[in-house]
Amino acid sequence: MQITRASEYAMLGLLALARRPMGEVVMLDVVAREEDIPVSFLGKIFQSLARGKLVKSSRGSGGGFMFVRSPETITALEVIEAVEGPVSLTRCLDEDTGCEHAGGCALCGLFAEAQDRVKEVFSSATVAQLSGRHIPGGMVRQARQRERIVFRPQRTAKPAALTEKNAA
Amino acid sequence: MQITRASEYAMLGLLALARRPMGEVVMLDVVAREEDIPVSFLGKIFQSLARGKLVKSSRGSGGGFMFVRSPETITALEVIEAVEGPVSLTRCLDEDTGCEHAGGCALCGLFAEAQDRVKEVFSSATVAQLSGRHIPGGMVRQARQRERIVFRPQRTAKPAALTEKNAA
DNA sequence: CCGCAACCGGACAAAAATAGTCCTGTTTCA
DNA sequence: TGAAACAGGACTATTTTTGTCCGGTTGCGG
Repeated sequence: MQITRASEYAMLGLLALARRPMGEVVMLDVVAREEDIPVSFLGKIFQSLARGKLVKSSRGSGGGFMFVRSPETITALEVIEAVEGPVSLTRCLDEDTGCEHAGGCALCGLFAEAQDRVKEVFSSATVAQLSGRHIPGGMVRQARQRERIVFRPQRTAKPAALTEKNAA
Repeated sequence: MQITRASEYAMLGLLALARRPMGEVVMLDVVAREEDIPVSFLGKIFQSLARGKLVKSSRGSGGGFMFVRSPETITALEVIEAVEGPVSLTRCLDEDTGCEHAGGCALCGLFAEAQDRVKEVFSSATVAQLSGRHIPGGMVRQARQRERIVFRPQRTAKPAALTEKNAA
């Protein structure tokens, strides 16, 4: 079960789509800018998502990507598996090779259990849910530039005063 | 949370140790042969385990490795972390870098939850428990050579005859 | 006190996976 | 027809994994 940048970008990209009204077509480079992802890499990733029938693409001017299904029905697990293929926490659990110490490998059972738990977690979260709680990185960066938000105020000598101020 | 061969070998090595009476000193190359692991690689791995105070080494002739603590008190999580360092399922959860989309990244929470589940599983299994259920790969291989066990008899045209012969 | 047995630890290296880039299509709209 | 946008394969750079090698160092035994 490897969670690479590709999976992460896939999720972020879909969150960007989900922030928009259902059915809206969004161009790759808009999503890429919004989430601060290299556009050519995101292109590859969305190809996988399209092959996985999570989104569909339209070409030509006015083209882009949109959801095939409602983001409420798309789980994080589906997204990850669309991008990474059938995932396994270890080689032991790989569908093709299987466990090499087969016969009586106690580790496989343990790994399998761990993997099941991970899958449980990822299949219980939908794109729509996550989208609700997400503030895209691009927006944060822009806000930081505009407003000069002070991050980590506790690093200063008198944090109490600052937090008081913030609370007020 | 990356589970590489190194972690796998570490576990297998400790299972080999745990099969012996507590306090017995075992040489690297014995363990390596028993579990079919490259001895020089296993050497590196056991160095990590020694640094992590899970085993201790003695040098010179008659030297080798032994447990510092009882294998009943050593969890799989400890073994993995001794070998891989403080592990994180994704870069998001990495202690140094942290989440780059910080501010309002919904993914971090999800990933953190998954990671916690994995840690739960791995910290609930001890080396001693696993050792009880484990048949080392080396032994299986030797048995295969000695007895000519037929694997996957269903691939042949008349498997019944063959299996009958073996059963008799 | 000498020498060998066994681990120590750093440097090195090959192979695989990751994280992209780039370029040539192909489709579609205006 | 031409520009806009994705498709997809080839290519590349970096990092991680999976080891190997070799000169120490330590300690037991003779």
